[in-house]
Amino acid sequence: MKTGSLHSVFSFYFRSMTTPNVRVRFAPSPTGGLHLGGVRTVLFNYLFAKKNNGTFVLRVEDTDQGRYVEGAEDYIFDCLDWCGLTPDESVRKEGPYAPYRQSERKVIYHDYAEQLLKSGHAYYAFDTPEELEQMREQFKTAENPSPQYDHRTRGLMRNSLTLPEEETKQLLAAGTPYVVRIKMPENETVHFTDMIRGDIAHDTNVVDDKVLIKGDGMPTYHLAVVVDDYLMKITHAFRGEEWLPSAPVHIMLWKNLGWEKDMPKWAHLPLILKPDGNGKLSKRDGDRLGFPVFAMDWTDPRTGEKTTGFREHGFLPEAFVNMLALLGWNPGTEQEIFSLEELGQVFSMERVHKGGAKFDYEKAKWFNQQHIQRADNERLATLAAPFFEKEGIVTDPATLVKVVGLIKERCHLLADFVPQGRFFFEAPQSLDLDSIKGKWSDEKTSFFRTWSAQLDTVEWSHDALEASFSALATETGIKKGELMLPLRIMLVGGKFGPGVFDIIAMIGKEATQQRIATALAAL
RNA sequence: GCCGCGUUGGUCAAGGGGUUAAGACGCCUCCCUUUCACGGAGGAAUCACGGGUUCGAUUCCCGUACGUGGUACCA
Repeated sequence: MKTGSLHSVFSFYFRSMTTPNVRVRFAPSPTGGLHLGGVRTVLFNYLFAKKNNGTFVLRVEDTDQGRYVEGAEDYIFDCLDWCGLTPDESVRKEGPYAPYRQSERKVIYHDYAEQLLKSGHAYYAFDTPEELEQMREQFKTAENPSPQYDHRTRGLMRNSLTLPEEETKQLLAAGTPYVVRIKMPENETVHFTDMIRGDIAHDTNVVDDKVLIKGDGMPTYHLAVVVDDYLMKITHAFRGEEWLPSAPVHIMLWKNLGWEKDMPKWAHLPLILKPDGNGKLSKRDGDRLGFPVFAMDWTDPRTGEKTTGFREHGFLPEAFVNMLALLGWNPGTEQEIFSLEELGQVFSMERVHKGGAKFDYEKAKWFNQQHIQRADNERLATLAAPFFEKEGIVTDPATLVKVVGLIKERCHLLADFVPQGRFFFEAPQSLDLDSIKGKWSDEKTSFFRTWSAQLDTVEWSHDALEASFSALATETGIKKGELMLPLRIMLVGGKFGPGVFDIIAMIGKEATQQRIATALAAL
């Protein structure tokens, strides 16, 4: 009995030491299309969870009612599903920490704001936007172009720190609009360890008293992220590098709320930069340079503006994800092509780069090409079919599977299957006759007439077709090499595509004879 | 301005006191292919700068420059 209880103590200890229940989260705000950088943040969260047998949570950060966009939340879920990065817990699959939408957790935040108010780590501020504006104007100097609401200025503003207690109570009772601000301490250095960057230090004197509860009663990101990460038992918090400057606010909150020992481990991911020049990659850059930035097509319901996505550009989700994984992270080996599953086995936050990475669309297409070569033809045909449809080309599934097999090595995008494969389904609209006109002769014309007629009796297979072609060439004394390019151009229209006899075997006698006749007439 | 974070070929990047400083994309040349592509073989191209420390710095330290992010009742 003694050993039994000892054992259970040990096993509990052991379990909690070696297999902490890893929980990570992605917390997007539903304000529009899902950016490539956002998907990569999801991916790193997801991979870290997979690697550590953890749980991936999706929490909707919809505390800014002014920026809420209809449909954006569904869109985000669709993108994640397409990528195969479906969360374990979310508004669609609730776990033990519901609700997963911050607007529905509003009351929760007030309790904690109250706690901070009571302990003196936060205060009420009644300043109107105009007063804030005025303060910034007043203290603006060449050296300090953007004065903050901080330890230097809070004593000059209308808040519960400067007002008599009675007056604060009266204002509150009268329903005067207010915000709750954190009271940043003076002369302290806030340290934390970032999994990617190591020790990070901030001087509290240069951090402002961030708003915690807004005038409309909603929490800001700063309060909400801390409260929710705590309540949802998040063990590792990964987010973009743009959050680094506000990290000390979050650390202070964890401390002031008395939760420091439960604070997640942080990792601030490097940014994805635009290919030319510098700066964060934006949707605009994609439009300008001709490549997608969002995961999938997105139409802004308010402006009607449509932005195309990687999916609609003809990317395979596994290629998209593979490309993203290698942007800012590498396995330390020479392997570059990974499945999502493989990534989940080898990923580690320590191998994430510190510096931002410029996005290279050419390399992205290479990843896609690599995955197309590895993909199953049936699946490729299914995925490519819509691209043919869009061009008004009628295909049948069985043929398309075969066609896809013949042309896939020429395709970087699913969209490439159309120009590479349309001649299998319809006669070429134009023929590159200029390439053969120069060396054309009546002998060649009669060769093709004869061969076209022979087609009626020849066995319809690649080898038999080629044999009859070669035999007639020998018989007429024309070099086969002189005839191959013309034949190709008659059939496909240009100097590209798989082997000619493969094409003929595929399109059949009627089409072959017809295309030869059409070309002969034009020569 | 201030604060934070960065900086290895054009791009993604490995490496981390002594190396011919990997590999990939792209580019160029050649081979293969009676087309195009795929594939293969080569090639050009890199440690931001200045000081230290050291027998020896691309690597460690300090500066500088440059870039980038933040400096909101946005996330």
